[in-house]
Amino acid sequence: MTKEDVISKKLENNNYKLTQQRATVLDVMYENKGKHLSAEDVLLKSKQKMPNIGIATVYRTLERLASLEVVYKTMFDEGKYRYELCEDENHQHHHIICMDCGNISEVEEDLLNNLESHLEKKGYKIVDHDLKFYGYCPDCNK
Amino acid sequence: MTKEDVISKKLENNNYKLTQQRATVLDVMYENKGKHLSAEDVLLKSKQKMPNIGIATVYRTLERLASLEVVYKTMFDEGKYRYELCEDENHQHHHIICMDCGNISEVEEDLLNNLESHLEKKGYKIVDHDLKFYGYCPDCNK
DNA sequence: CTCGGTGCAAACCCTTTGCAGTAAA
DNA sequence: TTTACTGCAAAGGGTTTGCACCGAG
Repeated sequence: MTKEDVISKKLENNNYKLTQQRATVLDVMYENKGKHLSAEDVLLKSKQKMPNIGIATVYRTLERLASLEVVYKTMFDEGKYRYELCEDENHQHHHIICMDCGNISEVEEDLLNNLESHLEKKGYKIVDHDLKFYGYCPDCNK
Repeated sequence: MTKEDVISKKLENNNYKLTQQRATVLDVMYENKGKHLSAEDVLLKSKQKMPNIGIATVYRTLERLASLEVVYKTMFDEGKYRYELCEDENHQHHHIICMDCGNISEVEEDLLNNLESHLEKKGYKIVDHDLKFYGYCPDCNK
Protein backbone atom coordinates (compact mmCIF):
# COMPACT_ATOMS: atom_id res chain seq x y z
CA MET A 1 0.00 0.00 0.00
CA THR A 2 1.57 3.28 -1.09
CA LYS A 3 1.52 6.48 0.89
CA GLU A 4 -1.28 7.84 -1.31
CA ASP A 5 -3.33 4.74 -0.66
CA VAL A 6 -3.01 5.21 3.08
CA ILE A 7 -4.09 8.79 2.87
CA SER A 8 -6.91 8.31 0.41
CA LYS A 9 -8.26 5.57 2.67
CA LYS A 10 -8.25 8.04 5.52
CA LEU A 11 -9.97 10.66 3.39
CA GLU A 12 -12.49 8.15 2.08
CA ASN A 13 -13.37 7.02 5.57
CA ASN A 14 -14.27 10.59 6.39
CA ASN A 15 -16.19 11.49 3.26
CA TYR A 16 -13.40 13.65 1.93
CA LYS A 17 -12.47 13.78 -1.74
CA LEU A 18 -8.88 13.38 -2.89
CA THR A 19 -8.66 16.38 -5.18
CA GLN A 20 -5.64 17.48 -7.20
CA GLN A 21 -5.03 20.24 -4.68
CA ARG A 22 -5.00 17.88 -1.73
CA ALA A 23 -2.72 15.46 -3.57
CA THR A 24 -0.38 18.35 -4.32
CA VAL A 25 -0.22 19.48 -0.71
CA LEU A 26 0.37 15.89 0.36
CA ASP A 27 3.22 15.52 -2.14
CA VAL A 28 4.79 18.67 -0.73
CA MET A 29 4.53 17.36 2.80
CA TYR A 30 6.03 14.00 1.79
CA GLU A 31 8.89 15.71 -0.04
CA ASN A 32 9.64 17.67 3.13
CA LYS A 33 9.53 14.96 5.75
CA GLY A 34 11.08 16.16 8.98
CA LYS A 35 10.77 19.84 8.03
CA HIS A 36 8.43 22.26 9.72
CA LEU A 37 6.75 24.22 6.96
CA SER A 38 4.67 27.34 7.40
CA ALA A 39 1.45 27.65 5.41
CA GLU A 40 3.22 30.03 3.07
CA ASP A 41 6.07 27.56 2.55
CA VAL A 42 3.50 24.94 1.59
CA LEU A 43 1.73 27.40 -0.71
CA LEU A 44 4.92 28.33 -2.58
CA LYS A 45 6.02 24.72 -3.00
CA SER A 46 2.52 23.73 -4.10
CA LYS A 47 2.38 26.54 -6.65
CA GLN A 48 5.43 25.04 -8.38
CA LYS A 49 3.29 21.99 -9.12
CA MET A 50 -0.08 23.70 -9.48
CA PRO A 51 0.21 27.47 -10.03
CA ASN A 52 -3.44 28.29 -9.39
CA ILE A 53 -3.70 26.76 -5.95
CA GLY A 54 -4.84 29.29 -3.38
CA ILE A 55 -3.78 29.94 0.18
CA ALA A 56 -7.25 29.19 1.55
CA THR A 57 -7.12 25.71 0.06
CA VAL A 58 -3.72 25.14 1.60
CA TYR A 59 -4.99 26.15 5.03
CA ARG A 60 -8.14 24.07 4.67
CA THR A 61 -6.16 21.04 3.50
CA LEU A 62 -3.58 21.29 6.26
CA GLU A 63 -6.36 21.67 8.80
CA ARG A 64 -8.04 18.49 7.56
CA LEU A 65 -4.75 16.60 7.47
CA ALA A 66 -4.05 17.72 11.02
CA SER A 67 -7.45 16.50 12.19
CA LEU A 68 -6.76 13.14 10.50
CA GLU A 69 -3.36 13.10 12.22
CA VAL A 70 -1.51 13.03 8.93
CA VAL A 71 0.36 16.21 9.85
CA TYR A 72 1.22 17.94 13.12
CA LYS A 73 0.29 21.58 13.53
CA THR A 74 2.43 23.46 16.02
CA MET A 75 2.64 27.10 17.02
CA PHE A 76 6.15 28.37 17.56
CA ASP A 77 7.15 31.59 19.28
CA GLU A 78 7.48 33.39 15.97
CA GLY A 79 3.67 33.56 15.99
CA LYS A 80 2.63 31.30 13.16
CA TYR A 81 1.74 27.68 12.73
CA ARG A 82 4.12 25.18 11.19
CA TYR A 83 3.09 21.86 9.73
CA GLU A 84 5.07 18.65 9.67
CA LEU A 85 4.30 15.23 8.29
CA CYS A 86 3.62 12.65 11.01
CA GLU A 87 6.42 10.11 10.63
CA ASP A 88 5.17 7.40 12.94
CA GLU A 89 3.16 6.80 16.11
CA ASN A 90 5.92 7.48 18.60
CA HIS A 91 6.68 11.00 17.51
CA GLN A 92 7.23 13.10 20.59
CA HIS A 93 7.35 16.75 19.48
CA HIS A 94 10.80 17.44 20.83
CA HIS A 95 12.04 20.40 18.88
CA ILE A 96 15.30 22.20 18.95
CA ILE A 97 15.20 25.65 17.46
CA CYS A 98 18.36 27.48 16.42
CA MET A 99 18.24 31.09 17.55
CA ASP A 100 20.64 32.07 14.78
CA CYS A 101 19.59 30.34 11.55
CA GLY A 102 16.07 29.53 12.76
CA ASN A 103 16.33 25.89 11.78
CA ILE A 104 14.05 23.52 13.63
CA SER A 105 15.18 19.95 14.11
CA GLU A 106 13.90 17.04 16.14
CA VAL A 107 15.17 15.44 19.31
CA GLU A 108 14.52 11.75 19.28
CA GLU A 109 14.92 10.79 22.92
CA ASP A 110 12.16 10.33 25.39
CA LEU A 111 13.32 11.10 28.89
CA LEU A 112 10.02 12.50 29.96
CA ASN A 113 8.22 9.39 31.08
CA ASN A 114 9.31 9.93 34.69
CA LEU A 115 7.95 13.43 34.67
CA GLU A 116 4.68 12.32 33.12
CA SER A 117 4.11 9.56 35.63
CA HIS A 118 4.92 12.01 38.41
CA LEU A 119 2.18 14.33 37.13
CA GLU A 120 -0.30 11.49 36.75
CA LYS A 121 0.26 10.62 40.41
CA LYS A 122 -0.80 14.16 41.23
CA GLY A 123 -4.12 13.59 39.46
CA TYR A 124 -3.36 14.96 36.02
CA LYS A 125 -4.20 13.01 32.88
CA ILE A 126 -1.43 13.67 30.35
CA VAL A 127 -2.39 13.37 26.71
CA ASP A 128 0.58 14.84 24.89
CA HIS A 129 3.58 17.00 25.40
CA ASP A 130 5.64 19.44 23.44
CA LEU A 131 9.22 20.21 24.34
CA LYS A 132 11.25 22.96 22.75
CA PHE A 133 14.89 23.73 23.23
CA TYR A 134 16.24 27.09 22.20
CA GLY A 135 19.89 27.49 21.41
CA TYR A 136 22.41 27.25 18.61
CA CYS A 137 22.80 24.37 16.20
CA PRO A 138 26.24 22.82 15.66
CA ASP A 139 26.82 24.92 12.52
CA CYS A 140 25.96 28.24 14.12
CA ASN A 141 27.68 27.38 17.42
CA LYS A 142 31.12 28.38 16.15
CA MET B 1 13.81 47.06 48.74
CA THR B 2 10.17 46.74 47.63
CA LYS B 3 9.06 45.24 44.36
CA GLU B 4 8.47 48.72 42.91
CA ASP B 5 11.97 49.76 43.88
CA VAL B 6 13.45 46.81 42.04
CA ILE B 7 11.49 47.57 38.92
CA SER B 8 12.01 51.31 38.93
CA LYS B 9 15.76 50.67 39.29
CA LYS B 10 15.57 48.47 36.22
CA LEU B 11 13.61 51.10 34.34
CA GLU B 12 15.93 53.89 35.47
CA ASN B 13 18.97 51.98 34.29
CA ASN B 14 17.45 51.85 30.84
CA ASN B 15 16.19 55.43 30.55
CA TYR B 16 12.59 54.40 30.98
CA LYS B 17 10.05 56.42 32.90
CA LEU B 18 7.85 54.84 35.56
CA THR B 19 4.52 56.18 34.40
CA GLN B 20 1.11 55.56 35.99
CA GLN B 21 0.30 53.16 33.16
CA ARG B 22 3.42 51.10 33.68
CA ALA B 23 2.86 51.02 37.43
CA THR B 24 -0.70 49.83 36.79
CA VAL B 25 0.40 47.03 34.48
CA LEU B 26 3.05 46.01 37.00
CA ASP B 27 0.46 45.91 39.79
CA VAL B 28 -1.72 43.67 37.64
CA MET B 29 1.18 41.33 36.95
CA TYR B 30 2.08 41.18 40.66
CA GLU B 31 -1.53 40.50 41.62
CA ASN B 32 -1.54 37.59 39.17
CA LYS B 33 1.72 35.86 40.01
CA GLY B 34 1.83 32.39 38.50
CA LYS B 35 -0.95 33.14 36.02
CA HIS B 36 -0.45 33.39 32.30
CA LEU B 37 -2.34 36.46 31.17
CA SER B 38 -3.07 37.43 27.60
CA ALA B 39 -2.66 41.06 26.59
CA GLU B 40 -6.41 41.45 26.71
CA ASP B 41 -6.54 39.99 30.23
CA VAL B 42 -3.97 42.57 31.28
CA LEU B 43 -5.90 45.34 29.56
CA LEU B 44 -9.19 44.50 31.28
CA LYS B 45 -7.59 44.20 34.71
CA SER B 46 -5.70 47.43 34.15
CA LYS B 47 -8.84 49.27 33.08
CA GLN B 48 -10.35 48.50 36.48
CA LYS B 49 -7.61 50.64 37.99
CA MET B 50 -7.17 53.13 35.16
CA PRO B 51 -10.11 53.17 32.75
CA ASN B 52 -8.40 55.15 30.00
CA ILE B 53 -5.41 52.90 29.52
CA GLY B 54 -5.13 51.68 25.94
CA ILE B 55 -4.22 48.32 24.47
CA ALA B 56 -1.17 49.72 22.68
CA THR B 57 0.28 50.89 25.99
CA VAL B 58 -0.31 47.46 27.48
CA TYR B 59 1.52 45.79 24.61
CA ARG B 60 4.36 48.31 24.73
CA THR B 61 4.70 47.95 28.48
CA LEU B 62 4.66 44.15 28.42
CA GLU B 63 7.22 44.19 25.63
CA ARG B 64 9.55 46.41 27.70
CA LEU B 65 9.03 44.30 30.80
CA ALA B 66 9.83 41.19 28.79
CA SER B 67 13.04 42.70 27.46
CA LEU B 68 14.00 43.61 31.04
CA GLU B 69 13.18 40.04 32.07
CA VAL B 70 10.49 41.20 34.47
CA VAL B 71 7.90 39.08 32.66
CA TYR B 72 8.03 36.04 30.39
CA LYS B 73 6.31 36.21 27.04
CA THR B 74 5.27 32.85 25.64
CA MET B 75 3.27 31.82 22.61
CA PHE B 76 0.83 29.00 23.24
CA ASP B 77 -0.90 26.88 20.63
CA GLU B 78 -4.04 28.99 20.83
CA GLY B 79 -2.11 31.53 18.75
CA LYS B 80 -1.54 34.42 21.09
CA TYR B 81 1.07 35.52 23.57
CA ARG B 82 0.67 35.14 27.29
CA TYR B 83 2.63 37.06 29.89
CA GLU B 84 3.70 35.89 33.31
CA LEU B 85 5.66 37.59 36.07
CA CYS B 86 9.17 36.17 36.47
CA GLU B 87 9.20 34.65 39.92
CA ASP B 88 12.90 33.91 40.29
CA GLU B 89 16.00 32.94 38.32
CA ASN B 90 15.37 29.20 38.19
CA HIS B 91 12.06 29.36 36.41
CA GLN B 92 11.99 26.60 33.82
CA HIS B 93 8.94 27.19 31.64
CA HIS B 94 7.34 23.84 32.30
CA HIS B 95 3.69 24.33 31.61
CA ILE B 96 0.79 21.99 31.92
CA ILE B 97 -2.25 23.03 29.97
CA CYS B 98 -5.69 21.61 30.71
CA MET B 99 -7.49 20.72 27.49
CA ASP B 100 -10.83 21.11 29.22
CA CYS B 101 -10.78 24.27 31.36
CA GLY B 102 -7.74 25.77 29.60
CA ASN B 103 -5.91 26.45 32.84
CA ILE B 104 -2.16 26.69 32.61
CA SER B 105 -0.11 25.71 35.61
CA GLU B 106 3.56 25.21 36.23
CA VAL B 107 5.63 22.09 36.67
CA GLU B 108 8.46 22.70 39.06
CA GLU B 109 10.80 19.78 38.36
CA ASP B 110 13.83 19.84 36.21
CA LEU B 111 14.49 16.44 34.77
CA LEU B 112 15.87 17.79 31.55
CA ASN B 113 19.50 18.28 32.43
CA ASN B 114 20.40 14.86 31.02
CA LEU B 115 18.75 15.66 27.75
CA GLU B 116 20.41 19.06 27.56
CA SER B 117 23.89 17.69 28.22
CA HIS B 118 23.25 15.01 25.61
CA LEU B 119 22.46 17.71 23.04
CA GLU B 120 25.48 19.76 24.02
CA LYS B 121 27.67 16.72 23.36
CA LYS B 122 26.26 16.71 19.84
CA GLY B 123 27.46 20.27 19.31
CA TYR B 124 24.37 22.25 20.19
CA LYS B 125 24.50 25.20 22.57
CA ILE B 126 21.29 25.17 24.63
CA VAL B 127 20.11 28.53 25.93
CA ASP B 128 16.61 27.81 27.17
CA HIS B 129 13.82 25.33 26.93
CA ASP B 130 10.09 25.29 27.04
CA LEU B 131 8.14 22.19 27.93
CA LYS B 132 4.39 21.90 27.64
CA PHE B 133 2.19 19.06 28.74
CA TYR B 134 -1.32 18.79 27.39
CA GLY B 135 -3.94 16.90 29.31
CA TYR B 136 -6.54 17.27 32.01
CA CYS B 137 -6.04 18.90 35.38
CA PRO B 138 -7.08 17.01 38.54
CA ASP B 139 -10.41 18.87 38.66
CA CYS B 140 -11.40 18.14 35.08
CA ASN B 141 -10.03 14.59 35.17
CA LYS B 142 -13.17 13.19 36.80
C1' DC C 1 -26.12 14.84 -11.08
C1' DT C 2 -24.65 16.17 -6.29
C1' DC C 3 -22.40 17.84 -2.96
C1' DG C 4 -18.16 18.85 -1.24
C1' DG C 5 -14.04 21.60 -2.78
C1' DT C 6 -11.95 25.66 -4.88
C1' DG C 7 -10.23 30.55 -5.66
C1' DC C 8 -10.91 35.03 -4.66
C1' DA C 9 -11.54 38.69 -1.71
C1' DA C 10 -13.21 40.33 2.40
C1' DA C 11 -13.32 39.67 7.23
C1' DC C 12 -10.97 38.43 11.48
C1' DC C 13 -7.92 38.31 15.38
C1' DC C 14 -3.94 39.66 17.59
C1' DT C 15 -0.14 42.75 17.46
C1' DT C 16 2.46 46.77 15.87
C1' DT C 17 3.03 51.49 14.30
C1' DG C 18 2.35 56.68 13.07
C1' DC C 19 0.99 60.72 14.96
C1' DA C 20 -0.29 64.64 17.64
C1' DG C 21 -0.98 65.63 22.27
C1' DT C 22 0.67 64.63 27.31
C1' DA C 23 3.31 64.02 31.41
C1' DA C 24 7.54 62.28 33.81
C1' DA C 25 12.13 63.83 35.31
C1' DT D 1 11.83 72.18 29.35
C1' DT D 2 12.93 68.02 27.21
C1' DT D 3 12.15 63.73 25.84
C1' DA D 4 9.91 59.68 26.32
C1' DC D 5 5.12 58.01 26.72
C1' DT D 6 0.19 57.85 25.75
C1' DG D 7 -4.35 57.01 23.28
C1' DC D 8 -6.35 56.58 19.16
C1' DA D 9 -6.94 54.73 14.89
C1' DA D 10 -4.96 52.76 11.02
C1' DA D 11 -1.95 49.29 9.23
C1' DG D 12 0.14 44.66 9.34
C1' DG D 13 0.71 39.64 9.35
C1' DG D 14 -1.30 35.30 9.65
C1' DT D 15 -5.61 32.74 9.45
C1' DT D 16 -10.54 32.02 8.50
C1' DT D 17 -14.85 32.59 6.04
C1' DG D 18 -18.69 33.78 2.44
C1' DC D 19 -19.82 33.06 -1.97
C1' DA D 20 -20.38 31.74 -6.67
C1' DC D 21 -18.35 28.49 -9.60
C1' DC D 22 -16.15 23.88 -10.37
C1' DG D 23 -15.11 19.05 -10.49
C1' DA D 24 -14.63 14.31 -8.10
C1' DG D 25 -17.33 10.42 -7.24
